[in-house]
Amino acid sequence: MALAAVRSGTPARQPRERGAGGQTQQSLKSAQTRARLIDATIRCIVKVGYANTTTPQVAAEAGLSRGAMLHHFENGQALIKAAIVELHEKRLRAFRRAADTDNHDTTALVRTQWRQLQKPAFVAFHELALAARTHPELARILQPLQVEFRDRFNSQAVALFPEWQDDIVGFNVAMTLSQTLLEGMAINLLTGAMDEAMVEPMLCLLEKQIREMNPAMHKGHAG
Amino acid sequence: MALAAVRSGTPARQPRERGAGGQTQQSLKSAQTRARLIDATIRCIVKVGYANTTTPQVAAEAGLSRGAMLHHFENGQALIKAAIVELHEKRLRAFRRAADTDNHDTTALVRTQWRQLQKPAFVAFHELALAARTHPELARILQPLQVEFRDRFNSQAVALFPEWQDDIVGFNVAMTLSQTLLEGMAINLLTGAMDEAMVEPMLCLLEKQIREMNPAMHKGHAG
DNA sequence: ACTCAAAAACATGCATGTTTGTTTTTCGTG
DNA sequence: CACGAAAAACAAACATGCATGTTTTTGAGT
Repeated sequence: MALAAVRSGTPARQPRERGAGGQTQQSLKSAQTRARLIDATIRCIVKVGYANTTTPQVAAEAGLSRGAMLHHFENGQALIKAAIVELHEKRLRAFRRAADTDNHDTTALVRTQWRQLQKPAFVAFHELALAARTHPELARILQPLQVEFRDRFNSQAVALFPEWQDDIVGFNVAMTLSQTLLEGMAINLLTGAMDEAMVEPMLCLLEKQIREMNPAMHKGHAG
Repeated sequence: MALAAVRSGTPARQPRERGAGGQTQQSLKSAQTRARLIDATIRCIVKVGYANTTTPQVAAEAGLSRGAMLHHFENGQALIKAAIVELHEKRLRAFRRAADTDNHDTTALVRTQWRQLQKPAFVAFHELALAARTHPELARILQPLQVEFRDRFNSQAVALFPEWQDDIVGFNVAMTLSQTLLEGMAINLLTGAMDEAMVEPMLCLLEKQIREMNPAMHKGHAG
C-alpha cells in the first residue's frame, strides 16, 4: 500500500450527506460500499500483512474494481486511515461492552481482554502500529488514537472499580500489567515465540496477581 | 525486499574456503564485506522497517553498489536469511553473556533482559518475526530458530538456578512471565501504546513477583 | 438530461533479477 | 622473480513486473 507522500490538496471524495436524515439510495449504497472496502482492507492486512496489502488486493477482496474503489477513497492512504479509525472504534466498543458485561470484576476483565486480543482486529492493529514506527504519516494518525484509548480506558476503568479509588497508581500499574502482559502473550503466540500450553498458566498467574494487588484484599480480611 | 519466490537452483556464491587455515586476502575481505552487508541490512530494517528495506538501500547503507552486493548474496532473500541468523546468534550470545554476568540471580536477569530488549537488534527481530507471519519463506527460516532459542534458554537457565530444580513448571512459568511481559513492554513502548513512566514500576513489580515465586523463599525463611 | 457509482485504460516509478563489463587479487609457469 | 591466465570483487546497464495515481468511458438511478 506504500502510503506514499500525497499532495495535501484534493480531499477524499465524500458521499454527500443529505442534511436531515435524507439519505438518497445512492448515498446509502455508497456508505455500504465504503464499509465493505474498509472491512476488506482490514481482512487483507490480517491475511497478507500491512506491507503486502495492495490496492488491487483490497479491491478484489471487496469484489470491486480498483477504479471503483478509488472512486470511494481516492487514495491508498485514505483507505488505511479509515481502516485505522474503524479499528480504533471497534476497540473502544469492545472495551465498553466488556465493562458492561463483567461488572466490577477485575479478574473477569483479564479474560475478556484476552478474548479480544485473539480476534483478527488485534492482528491488524498491531500490524499498523508496527508499520507506524517507520511511517510518519501513519504515526500521525495512530498516535492520537493510542493516547485517546489510554485516557478513556483509564478514566472509565477507575470509575468502574471503586475499591481501587484510594490507590490510583496501584490501579494504573495493575491495568498496565494486564494490558502489557496480555499483548505480549498475543504477539508471542503470533510469532511462535511462545508455547500455546503456557497461555492458561499465565492467565491464572495474572489473575492471582491482580487479585493480590486489589486494595479490598488488605482492608476487609487480611490475606 | 519482497522475498519473492526464488527458484531453488543456483546456490549462493560462496567464497572459496582454503582448507587448513589458509585464508587468502580475498576470502578475508569477502567475509568482511559480507558482514558489512548483513549489518547494513539489520540497520536498514531498524531504520525503515522490514517492508521498506530494499536492495538498493542496503547496498547504499553498506557503501557498495547493488551489483557488488548481489555478487556476495545473489538474492534479497539470502541477505535476509543471513541477517536472521546473525540476529539469532546475537541473541544467544547476549543470553550466554547475561547468564555469566549476573550469576544465579533471577531478578538481575530481569534487568539484563530488559536492557537487551532496548537494543536495535530486538526491533529488527520483531520486524522480521511479524513479517514471517504472512511470509511462509521467512517463517520456515525463523520458526526453527525460535524453537531452538526457547530450548536452549530453558535448558541453560534451569541448570543455572538450582534452587528452582524442584519446581520446573513454576520455573517455566516465571521465565515465560518475564520474557512475555518484558517483550510486551518493549513493543508497547515502540508503538506508543505505553507510557515511558510505567517502565520502572513494572520492572519492580516483575522482580517482586519472581522473587515471590522462587522456591527458596518458602523453604529457608518463610515470607 | 444529469449525476454519480463502477469499470477500464493509461502512464509513471521503483524494486527485482539478469547480464555484461571493469578492476584487483591469486596462483601457476617460464 | 616476473609474467599472464583465472577467479573473484565490484560496478553499471538492461529488461520485467507490479503497484500507484490519473484519466477516460460506460452504465444505472433520479
